[in-house]
Formats: sequence, C-alpha cells, structure tokens
Amino acid sequence: MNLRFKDYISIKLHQTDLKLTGYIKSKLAPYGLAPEQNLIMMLLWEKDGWTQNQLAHQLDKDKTNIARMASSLEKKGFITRRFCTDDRRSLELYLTDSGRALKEEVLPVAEVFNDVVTEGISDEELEQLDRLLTKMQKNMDK
Amino acid sequence: MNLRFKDYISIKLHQTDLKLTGYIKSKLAPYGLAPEQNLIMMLLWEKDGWTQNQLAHQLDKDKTNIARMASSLEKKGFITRRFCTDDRRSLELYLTDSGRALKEEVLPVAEVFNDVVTEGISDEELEQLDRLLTKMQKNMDK
DNA sequence: ATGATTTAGTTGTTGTAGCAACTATCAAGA
DNA sequence: TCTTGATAGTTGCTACAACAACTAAATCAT
Repeated sequence: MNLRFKDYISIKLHQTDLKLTGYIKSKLAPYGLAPEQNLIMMLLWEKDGWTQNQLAHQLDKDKTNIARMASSLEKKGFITRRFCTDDRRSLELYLTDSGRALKEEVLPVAEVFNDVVTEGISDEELEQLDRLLTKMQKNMDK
Repeated sequence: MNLRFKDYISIKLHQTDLKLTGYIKSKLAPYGLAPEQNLIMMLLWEKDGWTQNQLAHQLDKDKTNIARMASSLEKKGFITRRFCTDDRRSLELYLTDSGRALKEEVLPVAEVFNDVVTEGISDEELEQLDRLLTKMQKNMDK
C-alpha cells in the first residue's frame, strides 16, 4: 500500500519529542542545565546519594550516558561524586550548595513547561495518551 | 504540587520515542541504514533529485543534519550528489543503482514496523493520538 | 582461599540534533 | 555595475543515546 513517511505515527512522535526537547532546552539553558541533566538533578533534589547505576535504572538509560552527564554536572559544580565505602566500584552523587540552590529556580520552570505542553488537553486525553504510549512501548518488546 | 519526573508526559513521550527508534534501528541495521538516513531514502525512492535544502524542509531538520546524513549515504554508495546547474550552491541527491535496489528490501521493513507499533491500536485511537501530538507541537510555538 | 563470573564505571565509536560561524553563490537595489 | 543582503552548504561544538571493549572491584563456587 506504500505508506508515505508522513503517515507513520512513529515519525510524528519523534518530531513532537524533538519540539518538546528543543523548547525545554531553551528554557533550561539560562541555568546551565541540559534537559537530561535536569532529570538527574530532579532525582537528586528528591534525595541525593544515588549511585550512577541506580540513576541509570531509574531513568532507563545506558550507564555511559549517566556517567557523562554526571561528569558534566560535576564540572559545572552542581554535584560531587564520592566512591561508596561498602562498594568501592560505585560512585554516589551528592548535591553541592550550588546544585541544591538550583532547585528553587528550575523546578518551577519544569512545572510551567508541563503546563504549556498540556495546555488545552484534558486529563482524560492525557490518560488516553499515556495508555497509547505504553501500548506502543509494549509492542516493541517482542 | 511538586510533580515527580514520572508524571511528565513529555518524559513518557521521549522514552517511547527512544524505544521505537531503537527497535527500527535494529531492524534497519542489516541493510546499512540508520533510522534517519532511511527517511531520506524514503523521500528519494518517491522521487530523487531533491536538494539537501528541500530535504531539510520536508524532514523539518537542520541543514547540518541533512548534510551529514547525505554525506554518509554517499559514502555507503546509496546516493550521489551533484551540484545543481542553475544554482551552483545547491546539491541534488540522486539514487545509485545500489540505493534504488534497497527500496524493495527496506520499504517492507518500514511497513511491518508500522504494523507492529500500531498493533492493538484502533484507527480512532491513532487519529486521537495524532491530534494530541499536533496540539502539543502547537503549544510549543509560543 | 582461589579462580571464575558478575557488576560499576570509563573510554571510544557511530548516529542523531541543533546552534554559530564560515565560504561560495545568487539576488536585489541604488 | 557594484554593494548589500539572502541563501546553500560545510565545519566545529555540545548534548544526548546505545553498543563494544576495557579496568577494577565484588561475589560466587568449589
């Protein structure tokens, strides 16, 4: 039947993701945070001391990504990394004062972002969207 | 209200996109095509001779991305690039025999991929999904 | 206790993705 | 015509994203 690339829902999804990422990227840039780095910070703001490995599992990302983002956050002075005493292979991430202070500035940005993204979309529609995305993810597990 | 990162629909969207991309990436790998390179090929299979600039517009991507993907496709021998005669700044992309032959192998892969992604999702749900994604994209235009 | 396996993290490579700065070319206006 | 401005493409940079190969440390099995 020869689908044209415009017809693929996966492409629409990808382009939407790019738009959203680009938008939040520009909003976070003034604070020196990239989008995915911000996710790590959000977890640390809830509770710090996570190891890189634990963060990789929570964010469902490859450990190499976490390692590089953590290294970048350390360079910027938002976190410090300490080897865990009972498992000296593991690196625990802790907020610096600077990283902790960032919370008050950046969390509101994230919430406004979410509000803008979901503007004009009802809770039912959001649930439906979540359900469909979950189904598509599950469809990839075969 | 302190949203946790799990609650952001944008994150779910991003993770879904990653899963889909990873899946099609593995399916295309045997043919020597990366996912986004395949999009360029799909356009060329419909009609070749597009300039890089035209492709950038159609795929809604930065011209640098197109340039690098086109260069990669050229290295792999799937396309050739010729300077346009009436505008010597523009590069037109043409399929090689090898690139043309790929169509018969890869297009079915793309359609099966779409079938797998949308398995268990009705046409109404797909339309709803498309509508919500469009709305989210529009929400980013402010 | 020691040798094998697993695990945490790093480095290197490929492929997106977009911005800034640059060259070459074309187009428009004085 | 000649300057000015716009446009097509490239290079360099940063940031994901995942895989492979590697080191070091922990664990498990005999």
